[in-house]
Amino acid sequence: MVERNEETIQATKTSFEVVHTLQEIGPARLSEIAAELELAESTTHRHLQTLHDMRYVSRDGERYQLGLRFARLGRAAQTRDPAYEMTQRHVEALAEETGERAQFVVEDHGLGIYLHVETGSQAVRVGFGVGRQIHLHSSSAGKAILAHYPRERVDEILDQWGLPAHAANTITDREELYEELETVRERGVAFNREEHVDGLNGTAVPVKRDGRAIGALAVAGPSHRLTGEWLDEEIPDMMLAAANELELNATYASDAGSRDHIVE
Amino acid sequence: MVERNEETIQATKTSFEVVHTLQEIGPARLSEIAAELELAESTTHRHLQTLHDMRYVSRDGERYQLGLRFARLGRAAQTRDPAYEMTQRHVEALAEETGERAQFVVEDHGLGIYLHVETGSQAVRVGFGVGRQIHLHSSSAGKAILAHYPRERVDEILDQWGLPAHAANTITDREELYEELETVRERGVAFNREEHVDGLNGTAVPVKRDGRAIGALAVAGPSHRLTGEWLDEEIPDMMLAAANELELNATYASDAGSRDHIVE
DNA sequence: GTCATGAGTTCCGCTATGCGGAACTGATAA
DNA sequence: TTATCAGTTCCGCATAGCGGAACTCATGAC
Repeated sequence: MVERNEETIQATKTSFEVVHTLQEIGPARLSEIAAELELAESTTHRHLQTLHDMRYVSRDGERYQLGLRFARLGRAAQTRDPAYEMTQRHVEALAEETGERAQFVVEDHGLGIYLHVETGSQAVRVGFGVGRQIHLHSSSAGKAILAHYPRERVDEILDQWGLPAHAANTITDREELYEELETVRERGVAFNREEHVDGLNGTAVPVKRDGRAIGALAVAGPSHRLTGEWLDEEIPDMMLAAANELELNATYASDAGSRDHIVE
Repeated sequence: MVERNEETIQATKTSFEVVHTLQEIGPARLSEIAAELELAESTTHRHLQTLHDMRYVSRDGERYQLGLRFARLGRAAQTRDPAYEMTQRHVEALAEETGERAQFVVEDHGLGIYLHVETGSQAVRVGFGVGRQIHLHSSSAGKAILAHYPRERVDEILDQWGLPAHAANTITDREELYEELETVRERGVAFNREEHVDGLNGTAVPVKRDGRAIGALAVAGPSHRLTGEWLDEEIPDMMLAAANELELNATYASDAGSRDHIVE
């Protein structure tokens, strides 16, 4: 019984599952993690020890938790494309101008990831929601991105993640989605009318580079407030202006950054 | 030759080294990564494939890069303690009031990690520096933290990382550092006069909880500008006020956060 | 067209490595 | 003292991960 399964490393998977468990349940004891993952305690111990050695996990007496090395790694991922950083000020401006929640969303592995989130008036929870993942078919940003992807890539993504219903108006039919994407492509703007969360509307425009969507700017808010001309025209115009400016700045300058005494 | 070495998992280490390489050199081809780590290409391929399967690595045609899942993980690490989040607005306020760079630094594995960084006037590079690591002995924040750690823990840290010189005034002698920490403890404020980078001064105060330092608020800037009463009295007073307020807010409320349709 | 090059992927045999269970340790409490 | 329980170390076994070689699949030279 040799049966070479897919070429993949079990130990690595397990280690990342340990990390993921810590992300989910926060500081935890070895026994909790072992139970959660249904692993032998000796095995769990070995994984935690390895991760601890590498400073990806810290321990506070009897509890293990995520190491702050991940903060660095997270920033590196978030700035892996210089264009990602340039969107920040536009997101801030949009939040300011609209008073609603403004976002910059990017596609990775077929999901939408919030890279910048800014809430307009109530400036609470700064950075809240960053890194969060959503399905592309049920959000304005996702549709703005998909509309500018080749059909085959769209199919791949839908095959991988399906079209689960999140709210009353979620599009769950492939054909219907194709039509919607066609509309989005023509208009250059995507809308979300309670498709992701009941009571929440949104609108988004793609940010393109070399004709390919690298992400989307979006604004979201309660459906009673985001409606009419405000939703249909005014907010899209602001976003289009921002997207346009971003696209003109094709000078994606990459700077080395000052490196003083960084410890690795 | 059995020789059980330290209980640690090689495959996990290698996988994280691959991740670390991607963090360092950015988008890279398989062959580059294999060369960098002196691994067989087949081995490198297996690691990358595993990481890709788990969405911790993405590939853009012929190049691999960090997956945006790390953005989420990074945020989780950065907010692993509710107190960390509460410092953000104080850092912003300090940057605003002083016009200099304000920071909140935490200790992890014996190093200082910047969790919040805000630059005063020139609001460029938002979030730049977050996650960066520094030695504790040569920064004001580090000294503020060490001053409130038990002696044995300080020794552990110094054993682990030593006291490397970074600038002309870096304290490289243990005894001298102990004395300095004593002074810091008495005064409640730490200073850095070109000990970390030539031409750069700084000052910091600890943020304590249950008598233990959980981090430090710091302000840094060019030594010609950060000097005299401004450095010695005025900035420390602002920071002490902020730290005091933080410590009074012992109501470290933990909220569950709204969880809508999060994809894992 | 052939041949060459080179990056990436798959195959394959070997054994080092990661696995779980059991034994051990050390702290806390009855 | 014994009991309990979390965490750590030990240990033998088989499997899972390793590197080298073979194979693909582009791309390009001639």
